[in-house]
Amino acid sequence: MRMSENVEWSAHCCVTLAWLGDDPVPVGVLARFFDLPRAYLNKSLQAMVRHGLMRSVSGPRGGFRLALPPGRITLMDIVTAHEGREEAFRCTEIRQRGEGIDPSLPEFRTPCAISAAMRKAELAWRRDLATQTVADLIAAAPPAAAERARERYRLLRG
Amino acid sequence: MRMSENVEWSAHCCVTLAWLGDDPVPVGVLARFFDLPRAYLNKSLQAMVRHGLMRSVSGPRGGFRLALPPGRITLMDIVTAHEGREEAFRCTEIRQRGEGIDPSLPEFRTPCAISAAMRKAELAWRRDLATQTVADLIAAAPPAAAERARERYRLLRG
DNA sequence: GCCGGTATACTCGGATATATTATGTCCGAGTATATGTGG
DNA sequence: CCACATATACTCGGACATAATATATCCGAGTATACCGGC
Repeated sequence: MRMSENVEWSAHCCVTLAWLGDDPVPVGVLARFFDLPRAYLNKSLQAMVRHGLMRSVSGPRGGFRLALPPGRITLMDIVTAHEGREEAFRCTEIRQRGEGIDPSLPEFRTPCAISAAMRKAELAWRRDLATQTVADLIAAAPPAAAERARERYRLLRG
Repeated sequence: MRMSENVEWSAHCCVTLAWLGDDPVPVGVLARFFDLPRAYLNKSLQAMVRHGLMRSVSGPRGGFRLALPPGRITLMDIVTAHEGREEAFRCTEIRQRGEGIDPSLPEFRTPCAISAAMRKAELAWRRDLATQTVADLIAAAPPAAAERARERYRLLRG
């Protein structure tokens, strides 16, 4: 069970975009910021656009920018954008698929205890993710980081 | 991010083994219990043996049985047996891998805020999983389920 | 000098390959039972 | 009748295929800018 590294990339890009202001930032710059494959990062950020977390602008002076203020983008949003809404654990109801079992038994109307337990744990995870926003990540970063990001941006953009 | 279905299989097998008693149960019976591919389920349960959650016995009258009382096997144990100890989110420290950055900056001694936030959420998930045991799953099942399992066992074993 | 049209360079977007992982299959090693044989 | 050796059938265990997914790449569609010619 491994989360796509696109989540890590997108989270860092969100923080960086917040630091750099509202102007669109090309994906090439972000890729050099973190030494990532440019085309794949582009594709990765498309998922963020599709889920309404970023806005993209084509053409010269184009790029990506945040679609919402940092305080309104949660880690849950970023994870969902890449991993989808489905849970990691997926109950396939094998309990009623075996040999010599009757799937119409009334007890199978209520959800499987294993599924419920897994769901409960995963809900705890999701709830925690939903409490953390990009603004919190910015607040946790060193104070000089924002200015350094803008400095690097000027250098990379040229 | 998708959990291996082996986790679901193993969890159901744990409950069933607890219901059937201490005698080893062949994997062929468990496979027919849930209509699963026998050889693959066998391989799956090997991971449970390696992690000390089940014991296996070779030869006639052999099979799998629980290595611990149901109250001492948690869902966390089962998940870890199949998914390993590593976290789903893995920080690759891209923050210090970019162009024009100095990896020896003192701020990079402290962990990445994104990594910390993800770890915190995942810890909530793990803590919740660790509180749920196989005994709890048994308690949540319908009272008649245990007897029905034994009945099916007699039929399948022949 | 000013305006409009055109070419251009730069961006994102999605269709297309490759690598990695999860899923599924197969056959061999080992062991308890059953069987047959000799005492 | 009993003990022992042997054959047998059944189990797990890990090496070997296949399918699904994540990662990576490539080229086309679209747009703001710069340039150039005409007014």
